[in-house]
Amino acid sequence: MKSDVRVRGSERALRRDAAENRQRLLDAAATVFSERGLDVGVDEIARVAGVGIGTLYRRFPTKDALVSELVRQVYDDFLAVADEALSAPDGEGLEQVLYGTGAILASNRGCLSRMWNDDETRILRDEYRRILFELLARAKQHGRIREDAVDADLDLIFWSVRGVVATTRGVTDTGWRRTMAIMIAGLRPGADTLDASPMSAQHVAQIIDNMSAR
Amino acid sequence: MKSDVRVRGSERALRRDAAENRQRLLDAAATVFSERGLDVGVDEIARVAGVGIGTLYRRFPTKDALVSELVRQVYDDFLAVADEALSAPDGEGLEQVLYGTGAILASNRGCLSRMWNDDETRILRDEYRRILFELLARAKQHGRIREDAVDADLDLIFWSVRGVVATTRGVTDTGWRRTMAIMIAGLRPGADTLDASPMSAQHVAQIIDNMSAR
DNA sequence: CACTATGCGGAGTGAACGCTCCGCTTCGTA
DNA sequence: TACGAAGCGGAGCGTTCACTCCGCATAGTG
Repeated sequence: MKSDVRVRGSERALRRDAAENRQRLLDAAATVFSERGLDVGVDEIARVAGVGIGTLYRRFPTKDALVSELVRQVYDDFLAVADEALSAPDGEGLEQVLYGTGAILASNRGCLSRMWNDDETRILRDEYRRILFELLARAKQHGRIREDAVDADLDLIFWSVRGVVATTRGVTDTGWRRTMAIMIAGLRPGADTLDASPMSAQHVAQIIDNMSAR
Repeated sequence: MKSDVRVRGSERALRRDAAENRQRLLDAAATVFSERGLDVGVDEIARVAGVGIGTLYRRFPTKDALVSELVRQVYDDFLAVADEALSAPDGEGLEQVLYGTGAILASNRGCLSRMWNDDETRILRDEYRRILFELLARAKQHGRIREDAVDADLDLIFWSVRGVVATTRGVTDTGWRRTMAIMIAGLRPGADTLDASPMSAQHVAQIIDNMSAR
């Protein structure tokens, strides 16, 4: 019986050693990019994985394709967290998913700057955001979040936390949690309205489209 | 009488044409880096300034030195805003300086990622932060900010806003203001405490030290 | 005006890096 | 075990980019 290790089911099955090497490359890339940023050269990734450069390029046609695969995995994780949060009671799912994705961001520091835009990633991201916005609506219904909060405010939280994670990289993990706590506190129902108008949905869409434009 | 155009007073006076070219280089760098990021090549800066590459390198020994000078100017602006805010009444100076520096960040998008660490910049930055923390204390005294807010939370605001500015670059200016409003709202006196502990001063110091380590 | 220190331009250099190519090796099958 | 398809390593290519070098130009003085 033929082994069934496939690359996302779309291509021919890889030989056993090739499949192993592919995984070692992904692991090495996740580690190295996390620790030292996306600017590390591909030869370093190959070295850490214990394979040649040629092997890397047979499995991933470009460096971008390798990063893209890592980003896709991050969105997979996001989506798992979001699905889980859908069953939280009392509108608490929003906070659950925000802290959950924050933790994922914090442990994937290297992939922060370029959140890819290929078809597959786009689908995952759209689904993740759909759930996020649903959870925001529920949180509002339960009075945990102020009525004048909008979907785009969640994107702001994401970009803010991402900025803090990138800055505090390798020194502390408390930074992003504190940021998250402050921003959630700022979105709690309160007497006075916020001092600034939210981003329009069009602007957000444009920003996300630019996200992997280099 | 000899012209007195000097480079921060420390070196011999430049010839008039050289001083002009130096300023054109700084202006060009500010524009180009703002619009297209720090990855733009030095030859592009020289082209926009209307001078040769050699001229650029006679005035600034490395590309980093050029960026560093821009960053220094940004801190100059920060300090001016902070000084101004010191005379605001009723503990409102903090919000004034936060929105002020946010606006400066937003109009200097290119210098966001690497906030330099040479001696001169360090002095400006320390002075700016000293004032910022003084204004936080006053804001607390006037009951505008919660008692359990700490100095490090202001650094978090800065890094968050910087992340949002970098992400929304060129699309909208409302993003960072909304972020600022949400975070300030989160730091208003409130019933329940924040869900996360603040960063330690040591961690903050370490992060700032790493800031231009590349 | 003449003279020199200062400044200028831009071709060229070296290093870094993404990526290719090809001779050799290994897996998996029959 | 024998064989071919698949995989492997890494030298080397082309490009990009920060930076240098040097022959020519010009400002500013006496």
